[in-house]
Amino acid sequence: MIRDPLYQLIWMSRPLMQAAEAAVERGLQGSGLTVRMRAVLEILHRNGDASVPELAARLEIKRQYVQVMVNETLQAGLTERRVNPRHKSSALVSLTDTGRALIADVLDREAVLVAQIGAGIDPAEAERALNVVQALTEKLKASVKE
Amino acid sequence: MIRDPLYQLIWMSRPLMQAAEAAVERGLQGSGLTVRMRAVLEILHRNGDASVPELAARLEIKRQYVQVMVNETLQAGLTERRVNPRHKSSALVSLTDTGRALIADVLDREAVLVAQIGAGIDPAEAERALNVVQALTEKLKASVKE
DNA sequence: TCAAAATGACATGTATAATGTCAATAAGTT
DNA sequence: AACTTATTGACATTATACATGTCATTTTGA
Repeated sequence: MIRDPLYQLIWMSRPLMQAAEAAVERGLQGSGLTVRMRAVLEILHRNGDASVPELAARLEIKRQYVQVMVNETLQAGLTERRVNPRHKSSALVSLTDTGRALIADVLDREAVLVAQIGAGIDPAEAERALNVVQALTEKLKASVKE
Repeated sequence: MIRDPLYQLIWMSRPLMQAAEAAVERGLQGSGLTVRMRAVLEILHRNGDASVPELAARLEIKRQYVQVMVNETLQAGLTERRVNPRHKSSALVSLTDTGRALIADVLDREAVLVAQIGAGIDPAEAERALNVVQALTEKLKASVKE
């Protein structure tokens, strides 16, 4: 029962997450970024400008907290407000040149780290593991909703 | 880069963990247990009596917080203090009959849930995924320590 | 024997959110 | 155009899950 690989996999998610977050935090050393600022910048970098409620939807956390995160990036000069053609009082948050350069650099260094780590792990195995983990997550979510 | 399965796997750890914790929480409904009390009881159930510092070592969180968790289980009558032959002022925490029955029931129901969820997942695949996740966690930890 | 370590208890601090509320605006509806 | 309803930003409060600091009391081990 305790030997059930699925059970063990479920309980490995916390150590994995903690290790991942520690690694991210370490990669942020000296950048002046916090993990939560990084999260905002990453989404903007990957998906382009977005309003605070849109960011909240992607992050799956409440807009009120995302607002706090975004305000920090605005204050740091890493993002700026732009007119939102879709909603006139809800500005789009957009990376500044500084912000774009910074997040690009952070993500690059993270990619290098992942590549180093991936050296000992077969990409095909990783892909299969990813599929299992995704399926497992879906099923767990579904079990709670029932 | 964003398509790197390893990268995706790393970022799936948070959703997986959240889904898992939501499922655990749901399984605790009506038991009067909190997630943190359950964690204490589970360790005692699997490994037998332990002192607070020993529990803290297993949980990898600070003894001061574990003390709080344990005190809640003591107050709920789910655990009791026993003389510790190894350290005379640090009692062993031990399950009461009530506590033992309760955690056994909770773990049983969790096992049923895992079995249901496992229905759609090949155990061999789960085992391979577990190996990948464990290796990945180790490597991430090592990368932070360097 | 005596210094160093371990323990319980308590107080305070911190990160990551959720929740509640309000006023200003915007959108959709008639 | 008027009116209702929804959205947004801003701010305050609360909650959870820990870490950290400190102290007095044992306990251990040299």
